[in-house]
Amino acid sequence: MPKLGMEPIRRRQLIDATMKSIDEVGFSKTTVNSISRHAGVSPGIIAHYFGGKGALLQATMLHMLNSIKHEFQVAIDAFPEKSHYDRLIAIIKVNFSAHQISPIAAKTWLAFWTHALHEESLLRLQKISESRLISNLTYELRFLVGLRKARTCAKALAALIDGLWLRGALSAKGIQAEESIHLCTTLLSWMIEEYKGNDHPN
Amino acid sequence: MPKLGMEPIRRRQLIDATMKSIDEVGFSKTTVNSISRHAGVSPGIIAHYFGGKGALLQATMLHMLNSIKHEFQVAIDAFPEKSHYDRLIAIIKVNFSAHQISPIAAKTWLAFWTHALHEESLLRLQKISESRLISNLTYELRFLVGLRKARTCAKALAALIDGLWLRGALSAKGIQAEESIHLCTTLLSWMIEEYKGNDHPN
Amino acid sequence: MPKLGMEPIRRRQLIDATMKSIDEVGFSKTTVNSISRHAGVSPGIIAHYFGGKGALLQATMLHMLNSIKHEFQVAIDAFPEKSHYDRLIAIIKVNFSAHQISPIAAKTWLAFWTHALHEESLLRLQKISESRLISNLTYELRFLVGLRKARTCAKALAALIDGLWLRGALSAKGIQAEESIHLCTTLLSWMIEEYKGNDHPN
Amino acid sequence: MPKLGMEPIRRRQLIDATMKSIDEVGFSKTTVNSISRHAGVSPGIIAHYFGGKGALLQATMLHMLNSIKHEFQVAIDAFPEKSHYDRLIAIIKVNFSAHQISPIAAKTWLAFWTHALHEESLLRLQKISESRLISNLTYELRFLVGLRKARTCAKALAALIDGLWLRGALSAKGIQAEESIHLCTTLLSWMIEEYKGNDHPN
DNA sequence: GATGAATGAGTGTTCATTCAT
DNA sequence: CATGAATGAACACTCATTCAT
Repeated sequence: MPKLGMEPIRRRQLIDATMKSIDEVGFSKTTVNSISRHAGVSPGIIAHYFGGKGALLQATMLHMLNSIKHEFQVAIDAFPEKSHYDRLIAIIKVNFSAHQISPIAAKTWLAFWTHALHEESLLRLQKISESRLISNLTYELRFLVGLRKARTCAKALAALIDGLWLRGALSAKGIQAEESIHLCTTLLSWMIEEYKGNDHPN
Repeated sequence: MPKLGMEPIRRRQLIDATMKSIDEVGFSKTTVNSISRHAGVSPGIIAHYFGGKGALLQATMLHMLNSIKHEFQVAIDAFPEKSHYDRLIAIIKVNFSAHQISPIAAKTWLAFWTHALHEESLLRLQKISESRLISNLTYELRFLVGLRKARTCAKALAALIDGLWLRGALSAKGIQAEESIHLCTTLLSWMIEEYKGNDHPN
Repeated sequence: MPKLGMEPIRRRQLIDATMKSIDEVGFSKTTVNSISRHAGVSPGIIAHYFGGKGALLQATMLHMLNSIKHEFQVAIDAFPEKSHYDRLIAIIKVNFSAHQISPIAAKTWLAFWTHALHEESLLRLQKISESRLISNLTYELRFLVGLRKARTCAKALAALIDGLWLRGALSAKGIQAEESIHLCTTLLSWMIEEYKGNDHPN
Repeated sequence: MPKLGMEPIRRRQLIDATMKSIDEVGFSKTTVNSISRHAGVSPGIIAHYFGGKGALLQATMLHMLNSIKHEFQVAIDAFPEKSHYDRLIAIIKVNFSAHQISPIAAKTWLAFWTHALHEESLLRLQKISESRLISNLTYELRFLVGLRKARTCAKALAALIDGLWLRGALSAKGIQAEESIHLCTTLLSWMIEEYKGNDHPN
């Protein structure tokens, strides 16, 4: 007798196992066996629910992208539409939230970024994530540094975020959330100081 | 007698082929066959000169580290010992020099960073590279922002450099050297403006 | 569900195939491919059930040791505890039983003996087999030639058995069971004649 | 300028190196590299003087056969033609001479015996050696146990010699020359006692 | 729905042989 | 004479995938 509604449970179980395996042994040593062992199921189940290893990896990346997308939405919606500064701080904080700076998330992100360079299917997902941070930052910065400078400032802020994130991911101490947030907010305040009143947002 | 003195030639040839292969098909699809094909030699030659694939990968990373180390040295030595600002600009520019922002270098760096997370031998090399940029920046910044703030500013500047570099590597347009250098120098000038005269360098 | 309980079947199948391959092409030309071909399965199955070629070779040697151990036990138990002479004849006959003198067994034994000299894991198994024949012979001989001479006589008898066995294995005619048994029993009777009544067994 | 008369020197050097390598790492791990390293020459030299690895192995076995053949001749010629008993003792002693029971000789003999089973060229050499011991023993035994029993006694004596030799080669203590010679001479004396005067030698 | 037995292509590595020097 | 660089086939082993149960 088939158990009903197993699909979403199994899919989630396998996605979590994929991240655990990448964290533990790395992307290139992550096999269908290492994943299924982490999930406590048989290797064959991966083909059953995803069709193959490649599709599971894609689904895992998509899951991570949706997670951070949702975190962004919650963070932004916590403030009134016009609290542009508060929203920017919130966006920065999401990038260094407990969920994002965990070693497991950091290693998996880095692995996917690297792999995406040579895998069309992952590259598309990668680009969506890349541009969302920029457009979120740009939108709010328009009201603080003006339309002309917003995009440049967004690029700098996004780069600082990713750079701190990358250096943290590679360091033994991990990502230092508080220090990272402090550096980002300092840069933000300098930008606002420099460019405020330059022009109006539209 | 056989051809003598082939060792340095072949070693360099194989290191170049390794970078080309990583650029072309990615780290995880780079095999001894793909490398030897790029080098135009037989697969067995890798074992002959390096003992194995792992040692060749290590040698390749070491070669890249030494390249950038040498570029740094040349750049810094171009200015008198006390031209701290000029030296900082030089350090920034080296990171976005033609040699470093080529797609081949960018992809190989990223691949090694990711792989280093689960490979002790690469991790050690990684840490050397990581700390050198910080210490170079910190040394010069002491004279411009004071001892107390030098390290924090160095961390921020290094993170911005790496972040711009990472985003560029992942983007289709590649790394935009001029724009990146501009953003870095802007951050640098803000730092100097903010902290100058705070304290003396020692 | 997949076919269950295949493990003991496959293991036995692969052990038999290993002996066949050693018989046919020799130890040094026995590869995972030659073994899997004899077993009618794919090469990968060896890693699946034994972890590697080395473990399969060990398992094969262990299987042969257990076979002869069992044959010894059956042969000895066929006679009352005090029929020392009959038991000695039985031990001799087991060494030249159809199962032991088959070309396949002879070649495999010789291959393992040679290989054991440079392979710790096989050497341990080798020593067990070596000493068992001596101790079996010594025990029974005590009652026929006395305690003092039992061990020396056992050594001579064991050496004669192994020597006949070795010469037979190397000769085109194979091992001549009847002639070999006759020579061994002749030696045994001379020993008894010479040393009987020398001392009591304890 | 070519050095003259290098051929016999190099051939001997490589044969010795082959035995050393078999002693050290075993037959199956003996490669042209391991041999040339022991000889202190380049791997290519093997092809130059022997044509290939196989021919060197054959030459090594032939060298060992000639060595023991020569030892036999010297040992037999030391006694007057009619000293049949002394000559038999001498034959036994040669088999356990310092030169034959060295671990290096023992391991190499065993390796060749095993390998000979699947290599026609070695098998022919093997058979010559095998039958020479038998015919030497048979010839002398005719005068002590009579024509009819000589061959059977020779087979038993040869088997005892080889068996003691084999067990010694495989044991950690090595071959015990004195004990082995004692066991062989005891068997010889029993044979003479039993069969003397049975018939005349021709 | 789920298993795990089985496959076979692909990997890194070893190694006898060849050959230009 | 002698070298050692270079080859490429053969090897043990890994692993994504398939499939009978």
